[in-house]
Amino acid sequence: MYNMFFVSKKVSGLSMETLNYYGYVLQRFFHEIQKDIKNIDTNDIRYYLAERAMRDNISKVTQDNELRVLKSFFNWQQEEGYLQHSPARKVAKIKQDYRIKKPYSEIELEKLRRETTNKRDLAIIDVLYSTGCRVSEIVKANREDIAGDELTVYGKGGKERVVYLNPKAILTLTEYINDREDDNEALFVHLRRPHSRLKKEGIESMICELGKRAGVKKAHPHRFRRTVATNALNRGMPMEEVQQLLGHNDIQTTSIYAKSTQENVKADHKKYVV
DNA sequence: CTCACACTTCACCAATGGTC
DNA sequence: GACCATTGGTGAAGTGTGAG
Repeated sequence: MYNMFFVSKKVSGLSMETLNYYGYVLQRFFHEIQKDIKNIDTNDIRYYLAERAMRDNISKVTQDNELRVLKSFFNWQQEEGYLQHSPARKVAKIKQDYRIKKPYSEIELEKLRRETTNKRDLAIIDVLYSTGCRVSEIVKANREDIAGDELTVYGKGGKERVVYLNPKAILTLTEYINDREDDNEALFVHLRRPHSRLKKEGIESMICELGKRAGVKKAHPHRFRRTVATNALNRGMPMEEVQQLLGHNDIQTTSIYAKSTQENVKADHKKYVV
């Protein structure tokens, strides 16, 4: 029955990584509950999540993620007729706290830039900051995707879009590329031979390391994206354009950044004005 | 040979993105 | 806007490369 669930989910198009996560969550749940599937009730699920939150100190986001997996599993059992009722159906979604995530300040950005030790890392920072791309998009990018101040990137689902480089990014990127001696088509490659394509984890650890050295807390690539969005909205760029720039399918996603911009104004007002 | 470095992989957790 | 899929982030351990 377990296997049928995974097979069925696989057929419905879930990726292997998602299924691995499902497997991990379910295994943990059943190991702890020690009950037959038919005897599990709604309170078992509630209790399990509460227990895990207290003992393992997992966040609400994680609790909700695990609840979703359990729902997916038990609701499937019901739909297939293995269970009369899905015990997970009635468990309410776990409400999240809203957190303000800060963009980089100008000073933090400059500190990061100054800590770089080679042309590649500087170019990566400038490209991230001028385009607001996802790391995965930068990783997939090739040299030939650059045309003047335009960079064509491939977002989720292979969707293509054009992002724009500012003069600083064009300069540092050109310097980096002219300096290279390999013939890899990738836009960014390893510093050492055989100079293969840099992966997302490589960029992440590099940014993280720069953050430590520069004394910039919580430095990671995605924060550049947030910074671009927040700055653009703060400076009055229409939300539709910001949406296009970041490659969001749904403007709802963009409006989240707008909301956080408002929250930042409020927080800063408290801090500096009152 | 060995050691530091620069990633890569793994396992897990957190967050974003998409759809009905 | 509830609900669900997928991507992103992170710390620790692992690995290949090249300098000394």
